[in-house]
Amino acid sequence: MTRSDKTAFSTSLLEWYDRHARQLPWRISPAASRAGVRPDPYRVWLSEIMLQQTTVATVTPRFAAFVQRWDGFPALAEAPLEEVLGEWAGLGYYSRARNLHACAKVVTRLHDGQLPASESALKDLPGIGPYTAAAIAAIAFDRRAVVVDGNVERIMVRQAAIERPIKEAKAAIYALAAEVVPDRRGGDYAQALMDLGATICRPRRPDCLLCPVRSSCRAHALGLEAQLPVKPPKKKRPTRRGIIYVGIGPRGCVLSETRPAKGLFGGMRGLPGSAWTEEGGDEEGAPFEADWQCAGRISHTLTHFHLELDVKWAPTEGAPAPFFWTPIAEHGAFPTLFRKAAVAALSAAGEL
DNA sequence: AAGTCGGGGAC
DNA sequence: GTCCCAGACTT
Repeated sequence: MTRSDKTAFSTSLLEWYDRHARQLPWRISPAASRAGVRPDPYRVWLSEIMLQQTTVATVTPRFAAFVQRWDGFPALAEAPLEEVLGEWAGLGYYSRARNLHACAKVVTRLHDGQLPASESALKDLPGIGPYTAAAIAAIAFDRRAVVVDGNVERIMVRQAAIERPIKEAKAAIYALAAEVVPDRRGGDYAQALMDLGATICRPRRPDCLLCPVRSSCRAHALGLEAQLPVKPPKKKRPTRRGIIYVGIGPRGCVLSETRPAKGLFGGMRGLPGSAWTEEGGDEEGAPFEADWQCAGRISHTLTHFHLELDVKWAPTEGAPAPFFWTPIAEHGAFPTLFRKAAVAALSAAGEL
């Protein structure tokens, strides 16, 4: 990119954003931003954590429910972790919720309830890494920041027609992103990049005809926009198998447990069962001796493996420690995998 | 540098 | 079915 291209990039992008900005619940309009208004840092922070590896469509309703329940750092800091995890259930990557709660406590206790505005102070908070620190500094506090997420990587790779895999070109991508950041309107610029990546410079079928920065785009000039970024070879997921046991009590209550605080589904409500292994066939893990009946099999795909779990159920009288009852009305507190298993068991038992 | 850590929407 | 998303954290 030439020197004039660098200026033109941010100028064109900001002009486009002024006309086409998406309206999102955690955003203020570009007009308000230009008038000096800033969004609520709590909402910016919450949205950024929720949006980590999660789509806007998924986040939008969950964001609304969350801020309705806890409207600021002090309220969230006072909430029991268990309730925060329950509100997060179904969103995945549950360490985000644990770190979210820890972060709210730190902000309330050590920062007087105010989110710090500097990128370095933000990055020291739980759950806030390089991207999120830059994004919050820019969006909530209008700082100049080099915001690099998946969208920005894709945009920069196409602008410069970088033909190496993203993983190998991180430094060059960051350098280019840093070169084109404007000195003003840090928040609008960061969000403009997100909108461009989501609606124009999409992973598949980029809409170059509508792109405000196509004149500086090398990939478009070379007709390579659909081939870039080059994808790394995909590795296949192994399948692990196991058994989930659903004890069914009065009124369709299911026998539940709290999972270990860290690791897969850490701290979340779950259902007892065998270990999940590639061999499978392990009959251990039942919460008690009973004539367990088959309720079918559920499939669930996680990041690193695919699960095939046999669901078994049995009528259950009491809840032996450390187990406890989860009524149907609280199925929303289960991660999706366990909610699937509970539904399968209750269906087989005629409780649904 | 490589693994761990979920789920769903879009195709 | 595949892709990939406003990544962080651990080893």
